[in-house]
Amino acid sequence: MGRGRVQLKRIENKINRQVTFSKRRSGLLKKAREISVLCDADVALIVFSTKGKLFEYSSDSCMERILERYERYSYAERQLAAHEIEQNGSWSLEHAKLKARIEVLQRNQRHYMGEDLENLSLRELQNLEQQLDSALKHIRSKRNQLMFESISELQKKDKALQEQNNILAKKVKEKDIVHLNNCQDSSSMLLPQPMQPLNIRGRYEASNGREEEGGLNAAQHRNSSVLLPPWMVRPS
Amino acid sequence: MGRGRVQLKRIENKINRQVTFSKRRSGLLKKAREISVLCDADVALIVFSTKGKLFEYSSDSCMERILERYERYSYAERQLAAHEIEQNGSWSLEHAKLKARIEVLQRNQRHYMGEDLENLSLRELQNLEQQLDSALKHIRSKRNQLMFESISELQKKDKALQEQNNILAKKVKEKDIVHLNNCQDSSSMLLPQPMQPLNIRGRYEASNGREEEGGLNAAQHRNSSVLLPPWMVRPS
DNA sequence: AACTATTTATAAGA
DNA sequence: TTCTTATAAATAGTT
Repeated sequence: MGRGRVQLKRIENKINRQVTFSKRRSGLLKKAREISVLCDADVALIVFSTKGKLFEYSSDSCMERILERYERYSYAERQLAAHEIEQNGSWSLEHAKLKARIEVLQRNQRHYMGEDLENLSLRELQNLEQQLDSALKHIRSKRNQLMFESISELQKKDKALQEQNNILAKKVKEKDIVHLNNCQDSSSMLLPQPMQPLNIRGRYEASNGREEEGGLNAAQHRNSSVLLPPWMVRPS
Repeated sequence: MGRGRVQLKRIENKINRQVTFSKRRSGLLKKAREISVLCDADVALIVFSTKGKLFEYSSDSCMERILERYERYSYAERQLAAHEIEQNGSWSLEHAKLKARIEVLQRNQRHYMGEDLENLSLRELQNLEQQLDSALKHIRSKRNQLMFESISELQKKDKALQEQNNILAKKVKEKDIVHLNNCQDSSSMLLPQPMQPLNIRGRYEASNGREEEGGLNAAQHRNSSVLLPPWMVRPS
């Protein structure tokens, strides 16, 4: 805009440069003011001349307010970033800890399953054996307890059913006598229905075929509803 | 500059205002750039749109304060922050997974140690028992293997020592005869030193007192260096 | 986003 | 610096 094209490069003529600076500076300030007013924008413009003289414009009454706005922004940003980095740090630390923990637990688990024993010392093997032996005792005791309770409940149920049966049988007999007195035919007399066994506590499921040590075998099963088998000791 | 005069007042039409903002903003930035290049000035320009979006221009390093603050608000910063937040998200997810994993492993471990059995079903107890029983078999087999190897090495050593002893004894006897021929005194004759037993493979440590099932008891220990005890079977 | 009539900015000259 | 003026550039309104 003017009487010739301008190349976008530093004006070497000092006078020219200074004049141009003066003109353009005012133009720039004017435009800054215009956009801020027309478009409701917040503008901060700072210009230093070559010699270091300051010119500035800020849409809001003072430059400080805009700068503070930025300061808030940037401070918050920095705080946020720092906090996140810190958090990441501690997280990655805890992360590593958790992973290490999982490693140990998995190793232990393999040992408890009798795997990965190659690198254990004799002492460690003995400790592991002792641990598992003790655990097995607890587990068998617990299983016996469950079975005992199951059997106990079955016996109770059985007893109740037998009593009921007796009562019913008695009643039928009485009715029968009455019936006999009323008609000649006794073949239609009612008998009590067989009763379904209870699945006690919902836990006693079919065995998976491993009963040689603490479980009930078939023979034991057959009379378990009447008497406790000799191996069955109530856990303390 | 355009098809009509502009009054220096806020443009009420929202669309117009936004379009004008866009146009003038680029013009302003261009002019800021131009003056900084042509006139060798340091310029910092900051523009906030009505909505709070930031646009900025700065010629190089001067006016550090504004530049630094704005650089923090740069697009790269925001991208970085967003990325970090995203990462935190996925981390916390994985974190939760790890924790859940640890929970499961710990529960399993307690079960393997015969603890916390209250909520297991009979079926679960049976599976656990089977698992531990099988593990115990492996462990005992491994322990026997280690002991067998230990004993075997001891026997080998023992044999070697006995042979050496025999040889030495023979030599002493020969020397003794020569010596007898040379002088009358034979009480200073040299005997071989007793040899230290080897701690084979560095693993066979003192037992901790639990040896009733697969371990070596004291009596077994006493003759284990000569014969394999009857319970010791080489694992397949 | 492109066009264009117009206004505005400004380079050169005084 | 400021004013003038020719002309380049910016842009408001339009498509």
